[in-house]
Amino acid sequence: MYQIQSQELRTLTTAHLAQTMSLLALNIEELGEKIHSLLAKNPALELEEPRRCPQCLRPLQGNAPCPVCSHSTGNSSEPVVFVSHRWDVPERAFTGISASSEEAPVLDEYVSEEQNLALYILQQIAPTLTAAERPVAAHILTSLDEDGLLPIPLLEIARYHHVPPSRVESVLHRIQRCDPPGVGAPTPKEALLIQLEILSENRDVPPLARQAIEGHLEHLGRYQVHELSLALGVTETESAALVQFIRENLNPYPARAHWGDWHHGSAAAVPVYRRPDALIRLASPRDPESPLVVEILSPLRGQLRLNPLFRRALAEMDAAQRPAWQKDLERARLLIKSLGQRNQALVQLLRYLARKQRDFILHGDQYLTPLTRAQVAAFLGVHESTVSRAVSGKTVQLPNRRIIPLERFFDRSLPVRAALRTIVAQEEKPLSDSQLATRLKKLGYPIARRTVAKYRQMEGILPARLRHGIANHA
DNA sequence: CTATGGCACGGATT
DNA sequence: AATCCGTGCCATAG
Repeated sequence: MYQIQSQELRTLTTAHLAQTMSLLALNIEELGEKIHSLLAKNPALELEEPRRCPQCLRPLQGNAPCPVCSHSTGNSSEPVVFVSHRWDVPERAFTGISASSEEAPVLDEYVSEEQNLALYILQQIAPTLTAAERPVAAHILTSLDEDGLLPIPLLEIARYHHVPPSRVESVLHRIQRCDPPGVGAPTPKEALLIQLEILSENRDVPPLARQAIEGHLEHLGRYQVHELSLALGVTETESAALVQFIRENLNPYPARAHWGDWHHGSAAAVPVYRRPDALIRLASPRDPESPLVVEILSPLRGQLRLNPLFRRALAEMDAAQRPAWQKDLERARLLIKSLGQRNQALVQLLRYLARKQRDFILHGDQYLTPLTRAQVAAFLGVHESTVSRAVSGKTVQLPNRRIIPLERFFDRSLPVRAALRTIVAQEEKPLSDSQLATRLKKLGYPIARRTVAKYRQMEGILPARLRHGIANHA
């Protein structure tokens, strides 16, 4: 199967190859920007946006009325919005993997999952909605991304429906109060603040929590207890309690179960909160023996394609202007093909990782087997730099809904750090770094005392002397 | 005197 | 060639 790829690569022109490589290096957000700028510049490109019924949120075909609810959508003034982040090139984007069988995943599965969030919320607020508010709510709900955040500005929605922003705001406010709390917030920060507010109605929250979220989110995301204590002017113990409170009770991605795990101590230049570039999930979520499925996410809503009008116009064009248009068409073709190529490369990489690191993906950090990019490159028969580009700056969501950077798959220290965590979690009284080092050595992880200290910091574990009953402190 | 964090070096990885 | 990572040495805090 790896010959397939190199065969395809050989048929590429150098221009193709160059563009594919540059696209490969981009993560989902950068790719989105890039495509949108090209879309604006090149009339031969077109983005076809699928639509959804504003009443029941199900996908629609063309202008046909909604097949599910009897509600007719024939009236074209009815607002219909849709979000899909999956690639519309099934055989490229979806790939079943397993030790035993290779099973084709159900294409609608992911979409319906997303739809469920919208429906779930709709059920909660439906009773409070007036007829006029319903389309607004539908617009908001269908625009939520996989994180449960609302990436489009409130004003845009208001303008679209010709209603005052305050009306939209009122609907949005109700949505944000639904479960999962904070859903519909524009940013992770906002989501945290909303959750904090909701929480504060029922119980006491640390007074500094708000300030910490507003001003020092990056420290929270990275477990930087020390830095946070300096920034807020409190002791490290208080700071640690604060971080713990926030991480246990609040969630920057309302629709996801957990914080993204970003706390590698070396100040990574990667943004802390992002939607993933890819998903790895079980083909059947209930069955832990089922194959893993990898899915590359698209930054676009809908499908990128050549504009049919443009092609028709080109055919009827007089010879003088023709070359320029032809060029646009060629560029558009190239882009689409290169995008497919980028997907292909990512799929190859993720398939390999999913198979090689199945235990890590399903059962946690301590099962990561050491792996280098060079090994992957050798096995896949591509250049090392290709693997590097594919890995850098990208994230995956695992079946447990955690979002991790792809670099994590190549982190040698991860199993050791997992072991460190369990030791500390089970310790009777705080162990010093050197004591920890000897314990780890017994477990087969011979690392130096100094290194224990580094890992400890990465894991957000306080030094021994500060490690007393902070668990109840809140 | 012990525990820990800072700095910097060398080898591996990208 | 540039970067990352583990480690040793040393200063400092408790």
